[in-house]
This record gives sequence, structure tokens and C-alpha cells, in this order.
Amino acid sequence: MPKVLNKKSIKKNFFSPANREQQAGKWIKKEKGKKGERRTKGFSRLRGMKDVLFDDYKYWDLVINKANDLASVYSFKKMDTPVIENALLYERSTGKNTDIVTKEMYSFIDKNGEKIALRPEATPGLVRAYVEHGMFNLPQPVKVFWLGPLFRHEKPQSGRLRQHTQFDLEIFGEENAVADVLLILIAYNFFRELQINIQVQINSIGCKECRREYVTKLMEFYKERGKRSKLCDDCKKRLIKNPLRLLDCKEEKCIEVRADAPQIVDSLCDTCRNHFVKVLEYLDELDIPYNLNPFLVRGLDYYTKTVFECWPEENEEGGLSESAGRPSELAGRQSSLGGGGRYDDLIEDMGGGRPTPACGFGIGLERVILKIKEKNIPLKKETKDYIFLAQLGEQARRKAFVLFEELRRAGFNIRQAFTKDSLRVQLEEADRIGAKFSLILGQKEIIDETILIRDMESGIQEIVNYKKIIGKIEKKLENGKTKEDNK
RNA sequence: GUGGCUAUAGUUCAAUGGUAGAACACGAGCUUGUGGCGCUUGUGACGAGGGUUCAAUUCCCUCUAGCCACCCCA
Repeated sequence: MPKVLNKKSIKKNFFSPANREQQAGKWIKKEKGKKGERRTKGFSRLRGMKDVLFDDYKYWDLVINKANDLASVYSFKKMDTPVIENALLYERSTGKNTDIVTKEMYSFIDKNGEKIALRPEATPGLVRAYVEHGMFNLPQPVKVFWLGPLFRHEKPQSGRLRQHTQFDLEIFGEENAVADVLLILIAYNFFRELQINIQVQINSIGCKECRREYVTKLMEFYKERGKRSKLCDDCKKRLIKNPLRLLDCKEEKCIEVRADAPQIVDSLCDTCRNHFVKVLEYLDELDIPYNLNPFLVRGLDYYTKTVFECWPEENEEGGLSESAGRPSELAGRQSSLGGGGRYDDLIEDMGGGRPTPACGFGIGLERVILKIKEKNIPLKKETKDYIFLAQLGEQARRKAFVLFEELRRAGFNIRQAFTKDSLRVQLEEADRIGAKFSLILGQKEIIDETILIRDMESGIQEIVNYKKIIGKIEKKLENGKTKEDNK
């Protein structure tokens, strides 16, 4: 005969020494650990990674919707590529000697012995897909919209995460300067419509040919008497490895030296100069504020001709940048919100077959959200009116469940808290979400075949026939609207 | 990767060489059928490890994490 367990014996069993031992890990001692580990027993977020919680998601919705809207208005088509790729892809496109590839890329050997990488930037993967799927057979240009996570092993700071999200647009197969302008326009609109003031920093670094000439000139300039000794250690290395980056240095002494350096704009070949002039003319026409920045050189190998970045407008409040006595062109450099440029040779170099000029840009969404928060930009409130359905007692709860479905199907924006028993708690919830009306269904109403409608603002309640509830609510909501309109 | 600052409830902040308080938030109640205000009450923290000390949350060191500047990038 199986032993029948009464309440006492269950309790006794449950707390028996053996059972207690089994449970020991769970509750005898509170686990102590790091802040993030308190509840997770040793697992906390990886450095530089971030959880997006409910309250933050409203910002993400705002920003993602804006990106979606703009991309579709300008006829960009959304696509996605894998998060991991062969590491060689980035070495060959982004550049073997760039910081992104050498210092920051998450790369590892997978089980097949292949070197793979978490994507550190978007363009190479999209270019790979363009080539791999023969998109050069589509009507050109191919305009691509992408949004997703990127990974770089950096030392984290606010606005610098090891996983961040970018909104990215690429135009494949178009050499016209109008393409460059279109991208800048979209980026500009994106920020402006989110009420973030930015300034477009723009430069042209020429094509292979004229850049080679310029670099020679630049080297000659730096070789002149005693200039090299004035440079910082990094720049001494740059002189050999990547002279263009000399322009980019923020050391005061290097800035002094470079002041008289030849400017790349003066060395552009006719094609490149005409292209750049056209870009600038269009920007003037469109009234997009830009700053011609001869020192803007981007850290990726594939750029040609136009390069640009979007810097936040400083000095609105509490801007420290000027007071430090630094040249104003440096302000905001460290927190660029977006950037991009033209890469006319990349697709062909990656196996595209024929010359395929292209350009693209990316915007860092975490930084955008940070700016939105920083500036307290008000989010649009939900305009639709909520109705809350409260119930009291088991019988009413059952009926309310059914009613809820009915009202939902009828298109009302209805909410509930059926797990709660007390009416007070339910009305609190209704208040918290800002419900316009609460419907209250209890024992009394069920007997009378009625239901209560409570106006949450005035507290005025009305008893109505249960069967006529839908019409009643419709009327109430409409009344509310006409009142609003008359205001 | 380099340098600096910081680390106390869920959040924002206190105090203290003798193991910690508040506000807000959250839960329960005041009201067994009524939210916003109020009152009562409860849960909840010294990032980790080591050292000095009779005694460390407090002083020192290391680690970890966050922030700031740089490098670089979005």
C-alpha cells in the first residue's frame, strides 16, 4: 500500500535533513558575488556588452523606425548577412593593417580550423553578398539598407561598446556624385528628424593615382629639416606605414607641423576634383551644413574620393572642448555619430569582375540614443486610448476573460490584470498605464447583467447594460475625441 | 592597448576603524468592491580576493566592472 501523505508528512519530508542537503546550494546560504552576479551565480554580462531593458526600448523603436522610414522613402532595400564571416574578408577589405582588423576584431579558429571573425563592420559583408549573389546583374545601382550588431574588442566607455548597432546604407554600382550626396542627405535627415544637431565633416582623399602623388608630396614635406623630430612617436611610425594618417593626429606638436602641409584637395586629379566639387555644390544647393575638413582621413583602407563623418554639434551646454584650448575642428572627433564614404575599387578587388563604383555610410545607434537621452528629446506619447478591464471574484474573472477577447477583436486597445484579485491593485495598474476608462465587472454586475464604466480622470462611474457595452465604449471614446478637437 | 577617477538596497545618495540610514521604486495593510493624496509596515546593499588591526564597509594592495582622457572608431 502506498503511503498516503498528509500535509504534516509532506512538510516533514520536505524539511528532512536529506532534502535540506539537496537544497543546500539553493537557499541555505545567500550567494555572494559581484553586483551582476548576485542572482546569476557567477554569470554576469561580458565587458562592453549591454542589455536593452524595457524602458530603453522606446528609444530603440524610435530610432529603428526612423531608419526604416528613411531607407524605404529613398528606395533602399533591406538585407542581412551573417554575423560571422571568414576573417580574411575583413583583412582584405577593411585592411590588414587597420586598427579594426589588427587590434579590435574578434577572430578565432573554429572547429574546422578556419579563421573566422565576428563582423567588425558592415560594408565588407554586404559587398561579399553583392558579389556572391551576382547582384551586378540587377539594375544598377543596387541600394542596400542594413541594420544590425557589430563587434569590436575595445576598451569600453559610454558610447563605446564591444557590441554596438549600426544603421547602414550602401549604393553599389553608381559613380555619380549624386550617390554620395544622397547618402549624406539621408544621414543628415536622420539626425535632424531625431532633433540631433550635427555637422557634416567632409573631405576627398582622391583615387589610387592622385593619392599616390599626394602621399609622395606629403612625405617630401615631412622630410624637410627637423620636422620628423617634432612628431609624436605614433606619427613617426605613420610616416612609414600610413602617411595619410599623419593628418589625423591630435598631438599639439603634430598639429603645428602639419599646419603648412600640402592639402590633398590641391593634388586631386581632374576626375576626383570634379567629383568632389559636384558633391559640395549639391550640398550647398540642399542647404546641408558641412565643414570642409582637409584632415579627415578615415581608418579603413578601401575609401576613395569622398569621405565624411557626422559630428555632434558642440557647445550647446557645458561643452568643454573649446576651453581646453584645442582647435575647434577636434571637438566631437571622439564621438562621431556616423561616417562613410566612397569605395570605387573595393567591389572589383573583392572579385566583382568589372569596375563597380560604390559608396556607403553607417550610423551608431547607441550613440544616437545617448544623444537623445542627453538632450531630453521628448518621445511621442501613445495617442490611442487605453481601456482597462477589471474583475472581481472568480465568476466575474471568467466572464471578463471572454469579454476581453471580444473587445480586443472589436479593435479596442484593452488591457487587464487577471492575475490580480483586489480591485484596488487593478485600478492602480489602470492608472499606471494611463487608461482612459476602466470597465469593472463583479458579482453584482453579473447578477444584474450590467457592467461599470469608470472614467479614470473624473472618477465618474456609469452602470450600463452588459450587452450594450461595445456601443457604449465607442460613444465614450468618440465624445472624448470631439472634446479634444474643440479645445 | 595606455593613463586617471570611482564602486554602499532595484535607482539616486548618506554616515561610520566597532557590520549601515534616507528618498524614490517594489510588496502588504489602512479600504473583505474603487487608482491618483496620505498613513502604517515589509523586502532589500557595503563589487571580489588578500593585507594591516583586538576589530575593516571605512586604511593599503591586487583583481573585476563602470566612467573620463588618449589610441581608434560608430
